[in-house]
Amino acid sequence: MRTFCSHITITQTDTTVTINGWVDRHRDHGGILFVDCRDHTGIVQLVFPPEQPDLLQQANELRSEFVIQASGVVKQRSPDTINPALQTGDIEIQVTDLTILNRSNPLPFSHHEPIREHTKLQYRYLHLRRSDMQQKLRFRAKLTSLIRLELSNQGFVDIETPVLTRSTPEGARDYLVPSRTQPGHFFALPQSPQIFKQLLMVSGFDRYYQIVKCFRDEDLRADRQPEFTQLDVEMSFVSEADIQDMTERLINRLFQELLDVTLPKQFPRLTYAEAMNQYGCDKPDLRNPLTLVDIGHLVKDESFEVFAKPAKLDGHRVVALKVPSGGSMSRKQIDDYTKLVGKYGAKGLAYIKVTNLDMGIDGLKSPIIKFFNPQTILNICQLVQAQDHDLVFFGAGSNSMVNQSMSALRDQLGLDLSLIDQQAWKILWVTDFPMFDKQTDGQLTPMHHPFTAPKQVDFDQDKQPENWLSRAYDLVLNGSEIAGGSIRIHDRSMQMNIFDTLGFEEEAAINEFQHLLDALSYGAPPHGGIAFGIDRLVMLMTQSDSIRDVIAFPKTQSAACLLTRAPATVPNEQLEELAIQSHSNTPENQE
RNA sequence: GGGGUGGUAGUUCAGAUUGGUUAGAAUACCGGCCUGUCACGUCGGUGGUCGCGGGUUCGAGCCCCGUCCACCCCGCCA
Repeated sequence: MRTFCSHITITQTDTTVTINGWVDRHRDHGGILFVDCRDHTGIVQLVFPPEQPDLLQQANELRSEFVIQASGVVKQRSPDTINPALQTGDIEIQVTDLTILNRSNPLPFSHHEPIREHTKLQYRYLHLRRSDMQQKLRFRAKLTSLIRLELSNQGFVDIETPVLTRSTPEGARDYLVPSRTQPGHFFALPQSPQIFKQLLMVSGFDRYYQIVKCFRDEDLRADRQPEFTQLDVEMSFVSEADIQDMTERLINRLFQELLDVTLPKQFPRLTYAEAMNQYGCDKPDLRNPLTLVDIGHLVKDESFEVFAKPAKLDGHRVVALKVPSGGSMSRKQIDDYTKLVGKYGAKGLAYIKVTNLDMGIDGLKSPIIKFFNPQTILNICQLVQAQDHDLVFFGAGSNSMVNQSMSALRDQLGLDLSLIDQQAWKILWVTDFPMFDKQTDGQLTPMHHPFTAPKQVDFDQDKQPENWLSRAYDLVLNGSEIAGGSIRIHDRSMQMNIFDTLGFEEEAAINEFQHLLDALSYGAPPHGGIAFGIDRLVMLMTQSDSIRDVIAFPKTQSAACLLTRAPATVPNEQLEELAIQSHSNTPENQE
């Protein structure tokens, strides 16, 4: 009967146990030999005493990562040899039988040292042997089990949707799969099962869920992989509140049972407009106390055009960002922050250092004060409630530039000044997103996706679709978007109307989305849903720095797998069978 | 497509400010010694295409150009 290493306790003293595992470390004292045996539960110390020379000689062959089975008697350790750092530190196993199940070459890296990312990924199966990686993937499994338990208890039906499906024109770049049976035709891997789950609502599966891989061929980030896992949920006969309710119950249970963390029963809500106004960002990290404060109304009549001009222009804003105790910031630090906002197009970074408010304008230091009426500066200080030794940064320009640069600045300040409580969990809903984004060429694109229902729009009256709001909502945890969804359009003519607003030709829209449009005309119920980024959620819950750490076999930033060396070239016959010709003339392709 | 950081022993790193003898450390590995360690100790040893290619120079790990890989970011990601 197998026992797990760290499950052996002092109550088993003098009983015989058998363990399987890997040699973690071995300590050879000549006459006596200690071996730390490791399995996924932990470590237990094996002792090979000098009284059994044959066994000792056999044990002398043991090296790190050899796979062994050992039987022996559990012994209580004498008080002076107890190791309090080890869960099993009060006992050890006096070995009577040892089997070397497999030998191991020395590992390319030690389990007890940091490893470069490249090496980790190349020998991923060895890296996953580490206890921190074991814990993360086991945590992930617990999380998905709990999700299935909770959702099936709530009457949700788990339904699989196709992986080989149709490419749609909107959204991210598709991964394509050539069809052999229909040369020149291609499947796409799903960016999400969006349309399928809506079709399932039409079918009458009024509560659907699926834990499903999604694929997007876009550039990677620390929190973005080309294939990632969503918890996809859709419900019929619901409004926003029902989806949010279900989400709050689920997330609360996950945090309570997996982390023993109690989140608010209802999550705070911010509208998109409020979030952008206060944080410059639609996924603010609320652990960071800094906020943006509009000061346009105070500076619009000043002669300082850098502020006055955007203060008067539509689509522009002027904001202040107060940094408590920031007055001690060095010239170099401020230069670095200026570079940071420069990445987003800011021409500079104006600031005021507050040294002594009692002295009025003379108690302030700033390169820009001289351009202002002194009372305006004092009004700004009052508005942001600046105190002695504070620093106030300013951003002025187009909404998008100010929001992007100042929210990046806010994040960086949060890190640099340790304003963020790393133990805290701050979750919120962001609601009332605009329906559309207006691109530089004036073209509208859906902010969420083109099936999102608008919020109370009178199509005949309101001819400014860029101002329309949608029934979309995002769930934001510690500054990361961990879920997003919407109430969908269930009316065919409304859907056609939105396609039209997006500039789709009627014929093209009918062609691309025929299956959805048809379905909407056969008694589609009102419905809506949400999709959770499982990788991101697990990343946050396990305090990991990268999504790669919670994915067993992740890709590199250039979307390659260092373990399998995918993607790779294929023989020409394989291409011919698929009616594919490669334009790439790299030497590897010639082989 | 763009900006940044890194690549030196199996591994993790130093050496790069000032170009100069045989490129170091720790750890791992191999061998010896050691009966209570738990990052065991100790003595000795093996181990290098300094990512790759080119250039400057009497001489390049170090300077210059190009390139590849990994990571972080911008663009991109409905």
